[in-house]
Amino acid sequence: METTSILENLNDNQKNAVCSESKNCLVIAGAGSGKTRVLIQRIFWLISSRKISPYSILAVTFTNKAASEIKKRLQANLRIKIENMWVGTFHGICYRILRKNYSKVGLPKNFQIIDADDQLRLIKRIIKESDIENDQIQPKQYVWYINKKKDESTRSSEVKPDDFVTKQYNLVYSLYEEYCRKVGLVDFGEILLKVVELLTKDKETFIYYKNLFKEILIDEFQDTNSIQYKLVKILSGNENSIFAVGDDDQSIYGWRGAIVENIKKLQKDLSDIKVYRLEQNYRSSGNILSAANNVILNNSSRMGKELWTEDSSGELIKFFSAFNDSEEAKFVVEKIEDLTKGDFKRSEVAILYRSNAQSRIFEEYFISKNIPYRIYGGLRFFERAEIKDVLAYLRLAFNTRDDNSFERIINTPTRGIGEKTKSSIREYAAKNNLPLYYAIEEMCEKKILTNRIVESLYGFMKAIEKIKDSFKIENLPEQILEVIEITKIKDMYSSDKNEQARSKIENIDELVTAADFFSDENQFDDIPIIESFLAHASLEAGEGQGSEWDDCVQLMTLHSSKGLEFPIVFLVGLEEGLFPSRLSLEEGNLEEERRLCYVGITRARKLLFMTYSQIRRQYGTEEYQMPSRFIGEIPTEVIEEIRPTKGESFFKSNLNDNNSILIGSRVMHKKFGEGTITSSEGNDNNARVQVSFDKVGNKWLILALANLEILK
DNA sequence: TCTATGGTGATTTTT
DNA sequence: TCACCATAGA
Repeated sequence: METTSILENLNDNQKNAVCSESKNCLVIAGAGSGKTRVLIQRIFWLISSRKISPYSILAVTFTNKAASEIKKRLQANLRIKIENMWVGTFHGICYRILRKNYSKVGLPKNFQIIDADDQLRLIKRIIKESDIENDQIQPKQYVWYINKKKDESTRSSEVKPDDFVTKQYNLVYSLYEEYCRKVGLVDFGEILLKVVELLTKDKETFIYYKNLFKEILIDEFQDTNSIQYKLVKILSGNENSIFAVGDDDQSIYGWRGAIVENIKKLQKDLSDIKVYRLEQNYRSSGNILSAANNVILNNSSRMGKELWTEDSSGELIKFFSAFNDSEEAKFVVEKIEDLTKGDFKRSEVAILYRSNAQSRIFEEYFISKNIPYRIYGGLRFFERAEIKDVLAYLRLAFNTRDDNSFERIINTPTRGIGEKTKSSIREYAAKNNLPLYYAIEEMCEKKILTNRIVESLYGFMKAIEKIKDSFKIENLPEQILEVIEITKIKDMYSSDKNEQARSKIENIDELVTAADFFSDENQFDDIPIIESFLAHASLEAGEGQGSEWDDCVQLMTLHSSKGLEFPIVFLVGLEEGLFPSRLSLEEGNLEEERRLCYVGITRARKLLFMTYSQIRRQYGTEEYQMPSRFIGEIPTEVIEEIRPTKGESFFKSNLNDNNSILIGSRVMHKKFGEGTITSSEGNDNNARVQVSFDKVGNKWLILALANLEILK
């Protein structure tokens, strides 16, 4: 590839970053400024101009989607085997390293990855079996504790608990650790932690990887947590180059351990690092950018950056104040109906909300109007119970010590093994220090169980043995088909005639197709394909739902909208307590909520609608909602109110007798503190006042949104 | 083993 | 309100 073609269509700042001669680079890239493009072009540039081997480049992303996007674009331009390049998620890359080095970190060859759901089940079992009774701590909290510790690369043995509760948490952590080690299970956090330990303890391995990865590129750097940062630092070995791309204003996963400060830390930790800023936006029109810029301006901890565009200012942002949530949904759906009758496809429209519960009411209206829609989120393919059941059979056959899988399927489909039998198996297993599967083998031989149960257990064991035989089948889809037959899992649902059961059967059939797809792209030649398929199932849970290709209106949370863009965006439920969410406010996370708002606004290309509902039904009761402070942070010049056909204007109805507001009045604002009104302009829905605040100086505020308190 | 009942609690979720 | 759980009874 020619250097000139690499630089084609890049602006000066993008070019400078792509061809930077600096050893380390940090690219602060605003929303829609072409950051992924820069990362990919950088890879091309490294290969063509700097003659770096493609296999010496490590490119890390957070999602499988981003990783496959990069791979796809690389494949289109490079005539090499992309599968052998090191492009993937943190977890995917680390899994690949572990596959090669499992024995060095004490893992068995057939170690298995467990997902979040497996992890929770396992914790629940451990709590039950070890008689740790504590109603105050829920299983999920233990999971949270363990994952947090692993993200900080701390083992249970390294924690010195000084209070009872921490002691309890850490006890469960140590039991969990012990169990996973014994059985050969790794959770998501463990995959990274094991690699960090491997690289810090085994010098030879460290040197191997340090010499391998000459160039390390990381996407979405603002989302790295402590262990991921550590990993990058270790792999760089203070020798290799780091090229990090990120946007501090789009850090929305702080609650999950992501540390925005890692961006600043990187600048401090690396001596030779050059910072590039990408501020030209190629996505949204001027008014939308103005709204985004002004909202994010209210955050104090920022690296500073202002988006601009060569595009025109475009349409004003449409604001609609609904009487209640049902009117809000009706407005949005009818508007979409109008827009899609015109120039827009349904798939070009997205509804973004803060919490999943908000989707319901929109669904109702879409259904009644017969408009196809698609909700993102929810269970993904490999997370579905029926799929996990089939996989649990495979896992158990693969590793008969896997009690977690055993528990999952011992009575699925039902074979008369109830809670009582299960607990006697557990008891026997514990007493003889055996995995559950070996326990039932012994128990059947020793005739401790009733004939009926022995018979049923034999049936189960026979199925597992048959699955073991099926491993000889070389063709993966055929093998999966065979396993589905053996388990008789479809019979469970075939008697049921309802929609749910039918879709479960469809999903199980779909698993064969998934296996078929997978056999084409398997990257590990040294292990049985079935094994890498199981890893794939855990690491890459698959897309949410089918029918992706249909022309549907897109519904999703603000979080899942990150990285996407739509010509038309509806940002709904702009209410205090909902967005920004009450819980976040209580935890002092207003700035992250504001970044979420920034993410939401910058998803829109041409048209942005924002809605607010005065009354919202929540938890069964109707509640009066205050408009979100974020609305007030958008300059009035770029907003246009859409008024319902009937009823009063939002701005007017909220202007409670403003006669009392006169120039010279002393007022109190939640954020800016006390001040004096110095002038006013406009009226009704546009009334604005200028306030001279004692601490922050002059500000223009929309009267209706500012919530000013008049002081006597 | 299945189903009915009551109590509880309620964001966001890349892997 | 509604989904999720644990427990009780059929």
